[in-house]
Amino acid sequence: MIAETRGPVRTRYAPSPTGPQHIGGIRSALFAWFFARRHGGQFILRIEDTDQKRTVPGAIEMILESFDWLGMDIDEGPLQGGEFGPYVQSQRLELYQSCARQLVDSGHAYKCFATAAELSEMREAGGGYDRRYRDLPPQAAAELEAEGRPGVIRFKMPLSGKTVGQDLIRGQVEFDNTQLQDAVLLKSDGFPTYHLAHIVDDHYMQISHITRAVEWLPSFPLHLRIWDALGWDKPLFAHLPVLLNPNGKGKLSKRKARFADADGTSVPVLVHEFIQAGYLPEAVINFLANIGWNFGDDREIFSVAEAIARFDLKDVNPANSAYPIAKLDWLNGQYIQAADCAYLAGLLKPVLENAGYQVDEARLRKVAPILKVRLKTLNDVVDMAGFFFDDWECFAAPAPDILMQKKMDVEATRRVLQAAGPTLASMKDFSHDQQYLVMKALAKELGFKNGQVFGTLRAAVTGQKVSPPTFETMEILGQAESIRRIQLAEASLNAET
RNA sequence: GGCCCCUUCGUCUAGCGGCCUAGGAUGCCACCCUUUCAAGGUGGAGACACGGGUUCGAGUCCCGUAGGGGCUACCA
Repeated sequence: MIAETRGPVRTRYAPSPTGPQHIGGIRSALFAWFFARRHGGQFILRIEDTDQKRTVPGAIEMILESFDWLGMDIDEGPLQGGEFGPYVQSQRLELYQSCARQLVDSGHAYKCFATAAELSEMREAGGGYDRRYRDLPPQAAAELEAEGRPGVIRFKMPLSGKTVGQDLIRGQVEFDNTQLQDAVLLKSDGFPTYHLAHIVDDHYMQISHITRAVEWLPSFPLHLRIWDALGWDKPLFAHLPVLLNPNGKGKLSKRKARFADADGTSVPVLVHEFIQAGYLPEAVINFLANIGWNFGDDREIFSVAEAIARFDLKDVNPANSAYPIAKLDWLNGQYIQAADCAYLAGLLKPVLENAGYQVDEARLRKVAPILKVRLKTLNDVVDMAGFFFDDWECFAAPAPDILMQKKMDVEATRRVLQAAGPTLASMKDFSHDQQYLVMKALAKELGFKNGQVFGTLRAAVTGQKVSPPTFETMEILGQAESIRRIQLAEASLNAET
């Protein structure tokens, strides 16, 4: 049984500012965020930029944008401030340095002067760093120091025994201390390593639950020892499962923005790729929440508020998961279907504009409802309904092969178009259901199947084989324009033959 | 290699010793509906990695094997 912590729940997401946000990291952050919100606690963003070489400018902005888009609000962080700041590690150097000194003074850590050459030699010999500076006599250390020999501070890992830790998701985990090396705490450039920095920060920022990916599990015992050496109360830990590539092979790539799955198609991995691909943030959150955790009640679709009300770190599945990206299309489609039309129209507008269309908002509001059930992503609107926003004057009739329906030849197609034009023109009420009735009667009269007539009209009026429903489309285009297009189709058919 | 973690349909998952002839979702297939495409409806194929224990009883507990993932940096 794991003891509950007292005090407020405070969780954090602590990315390195190395570039665009990876969906795997976001999922970890989501769980931390759910947990904090569930308990009325705080969610903190901390930037871990202790590796100067990997830090890229603008990355913090990208991180913030990602959270903003997803609707994951941050209580404390570099932008929002907070009483435990600064929230960027490079601005907290003295703190880490003094903690490192404290550890040296208390005999828990030591100065190590191993050179890069020595280190690589040891590595080649196998076994890694051999602790050769661990028990250096004080004078010898002082001499090297005086020589100006650069060095690092390493932690003195116990040479024997075990370290046991409690993980919220996996229960008790045991490690043999002899397996651990004397990890570097403070680098020769004065920057701390992750091992030191995160502990110092999690302590001073009063983090109650450390959530992080499983790849940190092997260094868990080291961290536990450091917490103890510093004499601090430990938070609770949860090592989260990670996302694997869709084929189950290897961790979902962080380096490559995209990669090919089994079918050779590339899948979105970075947050901005989800935006570009036309996914809704609500759908992405829902999608991520369903990996490694589940709502219960066999429900796949749920709101953020509902998830928060139920979420618990204890319920997270310890196993890694293949990235089930195919499910996102379905989920996104469900969200689009359920979306409010005005909201959807607002999302569709920029997509169409980016594709080069001039968007009339009133028209878009009419189009959105008939699109809902057939869009998987926002981007689908371009192919499906872009024609609504083309310059109508410039509409050109489609080629005969688009016009001609199943089991119809040119002559049959011409007959349909010729008959439909005047019939539609004679209508007083041009609503789609009225059109349906009239065209159904026409099909019967001409001896064609409904689909043949309707399909011909669809092609004539949209220029496409696949489109929103024909009569709804004609209703939006208007009677005059619809008839004009049908005549255009007829003319082009005559010209072609 | 050493150490650690993980293992239920193709995939995401439910299952916390008897409710399991293993449930849901997605994907796939079929049929229905139908105004193309979708959506929707109905149905279908599809899993407890393997071997030992423990137990009256194991998908559920233990051990081993196999497989997968991770760590093994002055990166996080």
